[in-house]
Amino acid sequence: MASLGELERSVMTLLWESEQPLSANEVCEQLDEDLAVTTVLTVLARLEKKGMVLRARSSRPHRYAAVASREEHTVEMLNEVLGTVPDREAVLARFIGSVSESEAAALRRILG
Amino acid sequence: MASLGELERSVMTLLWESEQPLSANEVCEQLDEDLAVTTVLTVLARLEKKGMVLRARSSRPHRYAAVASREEHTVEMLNEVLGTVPDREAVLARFIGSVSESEAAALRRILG
DNA sequence: CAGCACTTCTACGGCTTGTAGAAAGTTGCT
DNA sequence: AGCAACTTTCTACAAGCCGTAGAAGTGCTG
Repeated sequence: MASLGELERSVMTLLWESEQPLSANEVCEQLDEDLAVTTVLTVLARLEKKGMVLRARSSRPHRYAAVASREEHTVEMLNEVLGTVPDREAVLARFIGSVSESEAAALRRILG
Repeated sequence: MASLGELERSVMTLLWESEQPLSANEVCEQLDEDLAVTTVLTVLARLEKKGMVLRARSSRPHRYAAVASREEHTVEMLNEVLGTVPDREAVLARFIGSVSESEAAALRRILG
């Protein structure tokens, strides 16, 4: 249920790539598109409501940070997809059959 | 881009689980909800437009079949999710770290 | 050709997303 | 205190997707 629109994803990407929490203005400046700050604020508020962003309301330009890392979030998405089928393993088997040899090697390494 | 609504998913599930292609009426009957046939036809047409369903127009009740198996489709979804990040392997590493031991074993087996 | 079964067309209401102006709130300066 | 600049909230709208289905069209069968 945490699927993202295009702009939402761009904003999340900035937050994921930033060490520090960002203000709406900073997000706005760093976006490629030239958008009104209110647009960015709306998106940030929606992301907050979705539970993907945490907002520090103490400081005056509020600062926003991603709740989960990009990897964590993406793993959640993978599990969501896998949750739509009755047989996860069947899907994983097929998935593994579809990856490149080098990626398969990486997976073997990870699995120890 | 092949994300599905709730009803769309129910219909796809029927098609995936059926050996034979199904007519709109058959789909309609097999659905839990009690919907008008036209509703089902609309959904089938939309699924066809999305490229998920193939329609045989030759026979008179048209017959509908899934283009890809459920596993194939789900693998596509996984790849779509993985395509949103710059580092697939980082996500896969974390994913593997999150699965059960028995599933990890299955993955090792599959990877040979 | 008449009637039935099936399909297409059209439509509407609700929800999500991108977009932003108008209005309200906050803070710091004088 | 009062103003100016900055920031946030509220409200809104258009487009697109999805569930839903009636009305109208098409084609087979007796």
